[in-house]
Amino acid sequence: MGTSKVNLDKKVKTRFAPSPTGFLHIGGLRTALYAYLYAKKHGGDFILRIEDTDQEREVEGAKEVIYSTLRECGVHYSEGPDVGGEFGPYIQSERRAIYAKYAEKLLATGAAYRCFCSMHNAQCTTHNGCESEEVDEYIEADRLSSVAEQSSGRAMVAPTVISKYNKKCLQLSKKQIEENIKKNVPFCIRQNVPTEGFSEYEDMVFGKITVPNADLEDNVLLKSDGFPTYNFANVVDDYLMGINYVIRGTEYLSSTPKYNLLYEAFGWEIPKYIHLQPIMKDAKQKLSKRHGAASYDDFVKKGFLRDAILNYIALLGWSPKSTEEKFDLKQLEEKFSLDGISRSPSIFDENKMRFINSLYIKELSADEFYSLAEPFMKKCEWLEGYDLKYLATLLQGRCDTLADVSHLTEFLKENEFESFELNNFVHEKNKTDVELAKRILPKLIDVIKNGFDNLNEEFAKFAESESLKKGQVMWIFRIAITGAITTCGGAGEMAKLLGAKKCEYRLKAVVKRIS
RNA sequence: GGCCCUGUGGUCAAGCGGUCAAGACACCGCCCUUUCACGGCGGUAACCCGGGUUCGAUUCCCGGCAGGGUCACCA
Repeated sequence: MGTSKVNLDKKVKTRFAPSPTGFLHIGGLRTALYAYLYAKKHGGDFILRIEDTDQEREVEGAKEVIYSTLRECGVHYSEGPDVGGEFGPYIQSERRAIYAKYAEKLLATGAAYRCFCSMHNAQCTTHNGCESEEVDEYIEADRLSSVAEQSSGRAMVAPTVISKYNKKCLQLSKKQIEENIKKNVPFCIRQNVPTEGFSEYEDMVFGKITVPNADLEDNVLLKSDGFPTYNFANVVDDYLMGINYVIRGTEYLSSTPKYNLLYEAFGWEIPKYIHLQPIMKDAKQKLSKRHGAASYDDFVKKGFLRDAILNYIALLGWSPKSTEEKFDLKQLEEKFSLDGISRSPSIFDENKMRFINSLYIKELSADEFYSLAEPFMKKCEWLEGYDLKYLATLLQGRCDTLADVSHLTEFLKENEFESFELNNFVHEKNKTDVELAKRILPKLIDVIKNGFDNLNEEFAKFAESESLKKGQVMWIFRIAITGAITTCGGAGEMAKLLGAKKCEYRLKAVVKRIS
């Protein structure tokens, strides 16, 4: 939809700013990818910043996962915590002094103010200025909605009370403020937002967004522990780091006017915005770890290839507006364009990703496939003793994911063979049945004694002598040595895979079983 | 509930006032075939509903409905 054009005066600079709360979600990776692609497309820069201002949510090792995943995916950032850059540090917890300094500026102009209200008590009894007789309804309401959110786990119960901080501490006199500070009353710093009128801005994918100021709250900018909130840190950092195109999730679509107010208060140029709808599990729920695979690593573990994952998620919520759909990173860098971005959430379709993945698997060299598939084959204990390298050549064209090597070879389990259905010999179109098996199997034992090298011809000859079609012989034979209707290769391939000894043994076992 | 956003087949999605409404996945059928798969060919399947505007609406406007987001000292 983008009515705004790319500002060619300035080099495009985008960022990915995740909080290190666990593994890299596929949706986060997509956001990073789009931000990267947009920068590349316009010859700009893409950087990484870690937003770890919530000490409690931090998960150890999460930062490293972000670095390594981005690196592995080829989504390279020119500035970031682990690569440095002239606007660092790139980890917000290391930038606290910076936020404090900018908060002071806001305090000085009245764009922000100190709030001494307790965050836990309904009544503000710890200090003067807030000890009015009326209960602080804001806190009451806030707690109500918090509780609802936690207990329901899912869709939050609709708040019945309008909860919004009432700007009480804005009324404090200079003297009261000084006294509170002297008494060491903890305080946070809140943004002072207008209560009337409308704020609007132009999003490059959604177009004009208009929000009534009355719906905007005086959000906390600096917490009482000195850490900034997202609302503040994001603005300060984006400005300081020169970000002029902000690409992020739609959860910020309606709070963006507040950030713009901050930019204005500082006299900074407001960046362009590109908001992205989330990736869904179904129409009602976002894709999340709760429902199974949701992170990049999860999908790698499930046997998806990096390029396929990237290719698929690039297409989830973005269209090249053509019928092509197989793109590598380089091609995406060229094709990516904002007008292909969807304005509605898209549901993750593992089927489609499997298909894309199969495309990438097929174009691997045999060696590449083998080295990728080997770990998955090693996990299947029933494959022990088989020539995995040979097996891999049979499997490559039949796998959607690397993990498919498991169910595609399950027929090789010994106990599967021992109890297979004799009815498997029946193939109506081929006109084969158990009787035929009974008739030719004993002779087949002799045929294979000549070796497997030209099994095909041997069987052809045999078929002729029995006035049968080659297909009939092959079917009977393959069933007899594998027991399975579905195998990962034809009769000759299966014979080679199993080896002479096993074939003979199995053939004899079957003959014994049906005679 | 308030506010913001969105609404084309089961899914991803083209479309941007006049189309027999692309394409892909999945599904079904046929062909090929030494099974399965691959490949080839074909098929089923969609414009949320109701009002406008217009000679004409999937495309524009309004309302309804549905879905998403948001309403934290989380990001």
